Amino acid sequence: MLTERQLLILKVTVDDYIQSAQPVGSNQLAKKSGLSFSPATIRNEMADLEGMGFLEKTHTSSGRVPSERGYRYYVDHLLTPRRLPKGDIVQLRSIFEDKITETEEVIKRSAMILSELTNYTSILLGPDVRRHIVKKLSIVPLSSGSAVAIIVTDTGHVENRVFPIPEGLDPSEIEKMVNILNERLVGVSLNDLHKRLEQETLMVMKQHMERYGDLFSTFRQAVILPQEKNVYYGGKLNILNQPDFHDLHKIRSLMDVMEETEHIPMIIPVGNQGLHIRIGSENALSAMEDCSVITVSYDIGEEQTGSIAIVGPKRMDYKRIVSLLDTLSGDLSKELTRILRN
Amino acid sequence: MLTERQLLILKVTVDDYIQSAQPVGSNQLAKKSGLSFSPATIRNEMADLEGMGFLEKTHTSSGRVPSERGYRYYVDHLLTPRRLPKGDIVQLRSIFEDKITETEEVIKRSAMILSELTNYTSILLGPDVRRHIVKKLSIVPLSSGSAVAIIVTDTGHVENRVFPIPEGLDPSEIEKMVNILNERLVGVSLNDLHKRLEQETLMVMKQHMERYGDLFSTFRQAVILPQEKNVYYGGKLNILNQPDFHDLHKIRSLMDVMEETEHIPMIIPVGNQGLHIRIGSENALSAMEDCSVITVSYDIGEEQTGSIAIVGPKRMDYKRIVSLLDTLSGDLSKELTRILRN
DNA sequence: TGTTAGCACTCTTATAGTCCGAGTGCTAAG
DNA sequence: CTTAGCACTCGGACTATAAGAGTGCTAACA
Repeated sequence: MLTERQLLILKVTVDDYIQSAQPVGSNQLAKKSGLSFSPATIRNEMADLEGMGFLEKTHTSSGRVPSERGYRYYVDHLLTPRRLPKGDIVQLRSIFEDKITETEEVIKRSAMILSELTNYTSILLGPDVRRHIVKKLSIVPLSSGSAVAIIVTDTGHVENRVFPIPEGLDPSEIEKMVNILNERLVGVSLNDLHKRLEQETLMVMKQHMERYGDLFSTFRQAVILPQEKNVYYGGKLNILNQPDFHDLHKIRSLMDVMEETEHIPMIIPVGNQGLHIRIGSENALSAMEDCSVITVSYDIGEEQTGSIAIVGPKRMDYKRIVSLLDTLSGDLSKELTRILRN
Repeated sequence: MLTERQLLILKVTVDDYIQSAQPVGSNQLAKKSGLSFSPATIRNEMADLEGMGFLEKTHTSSGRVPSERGYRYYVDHLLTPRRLPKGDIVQLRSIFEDKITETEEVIKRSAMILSELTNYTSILLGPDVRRHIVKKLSIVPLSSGSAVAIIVTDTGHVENRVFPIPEGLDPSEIEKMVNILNERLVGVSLNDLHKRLEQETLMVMKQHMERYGDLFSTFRQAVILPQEKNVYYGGKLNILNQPDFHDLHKIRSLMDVMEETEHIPMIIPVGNQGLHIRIGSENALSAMEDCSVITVSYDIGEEQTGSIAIVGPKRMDYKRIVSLLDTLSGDLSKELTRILRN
């Protein structure tokens, strides 16, 4: 229902606004972009586009600014993914240039590079730790009353927690218990670990090995996963560079929301495969109503996935970010899967 | 050389400005604080104080604002440490209310509570990890080509790192090596670990145990301490609440500087015992020239120390912060020493 | 001699008025 | 259907003015 020319003008308008952050007027547009219509024509079309809700005016006689609907249409129909410039590719590849063997390290670097490349804030979610598989459990006594519990998973992730142990327990007893734990719990996912520990405790208790039972249950308490938050940020402060944000209050609440890992699932819908764009009020959190968020998932082996999110102003460089995320998501998947398999 | 009355007026002026963030004038001051002099007298004294460099005017006919020298004098001579209000004490104590067994956890909580209590940013330095003593080393193979190295220290701190291992190494070989490592390196400080490992590698090589030598040296590379940064922040965003900071650029560079662990030694002079106050340009970093930083050290056992820093505007509530830090430093020392000793 | 009232002066802040430029919508001509 | 022309609107920059808070100085007072 939009004419060819309207599409063109919408696209050019959005592009221009994304680039300049200034409301775009008909004259300006006629000159800058090589459009072959007169300003008057453009004016008419813009009025129509405004009527349809794709553009807005900031005041009666101002130039036009894309509405959320405008951005949405732009993103859905007008986005011609561009080839990444060489420089960008080089930088992205630099993430992997030192052969890093740790998943977390790679993700951290990705977050950093991504924020540098975009000047927006990046949020990366690593693989869900709860699905990691226990590779080895151990307990290292620290003193007569405490020990540290260590869980190593198949990905090389290490969880550790100090916990109290009954006074006067012999080291050899602990060793025995660790053996039991390993015998029975290696291969279990962290998610199931707690449940399984409960079963094992009961089992042990039934066999009248009370002392172990105690140890089992304090150990169990220690390994309740502290809501593992493997979230990595890049460029948290980049919001401060965006001319779109000047209200310190809004900035504050936006930063607050992002910092709080509790809110992450609202920012990055979990389980969503592929690339998604949320514009302004499409975001679940009201603190982000002036932002756009682009998310994409990536794979780690066959089973696990992570997510990448870029948070920026609605006036975000969608084209560039989409290309960037597409590429990075692919690269990350490849690299992390390689690391996992070795 | 300052008269009694000048001292009083200086103190009241600084107090008032700290509280109101507004330049304070003679009339205002005469009314609000129960001073028994007329505004004219106060005016004269203020003029003198300005002459001596303790006060400043923001413009020719404005009220007075403390100069850095004024703050310095106030802090050095006019600070009458106040008893903490009950509410504050209750909140401080809440740090320790659940019996937490982990040093890091306690410090984290302290950072949080402290920033809530002050509305400034808190930076806490934990004990220097490099002085921790190795309690146990272990290596857990993840796949044919990689393993994770784990170092547990006497404080329950766990360092871990994934590193590549020579293909086709038998698990039992690894076990042997771990035994050697533990035999020789338990009791060494993390700081010395690297050096010692080098010696051991040579030793092993000399005995023609080449395979181990390889493993030793990759292991050694893995445990190069990644500049251990046990720094904990509270209220990083609190700067945004301070009316003193409005320039987004300055805010940005301030936050940048604080975030960068590299700069921490410039913010918190290491090795300094006791409480220190740095006002404005007394700070080493130019990004902090509008801030005051109050630091205090605390003990962890007999050997180790940590630091607490509060970063706020020069117009900081020195009295309150000093009391708060005094108390917290004492409490932390007691509690952490207890945890360490068990 | 130290203190204070009085007063002229200064400077900031808020408000209102003016002007310019960029932009629009509409009409009429091409 | 397109475009030139034109009247109109509005924000931003600039100026002027008034009010308010504060100062410094002088002179009177205790």
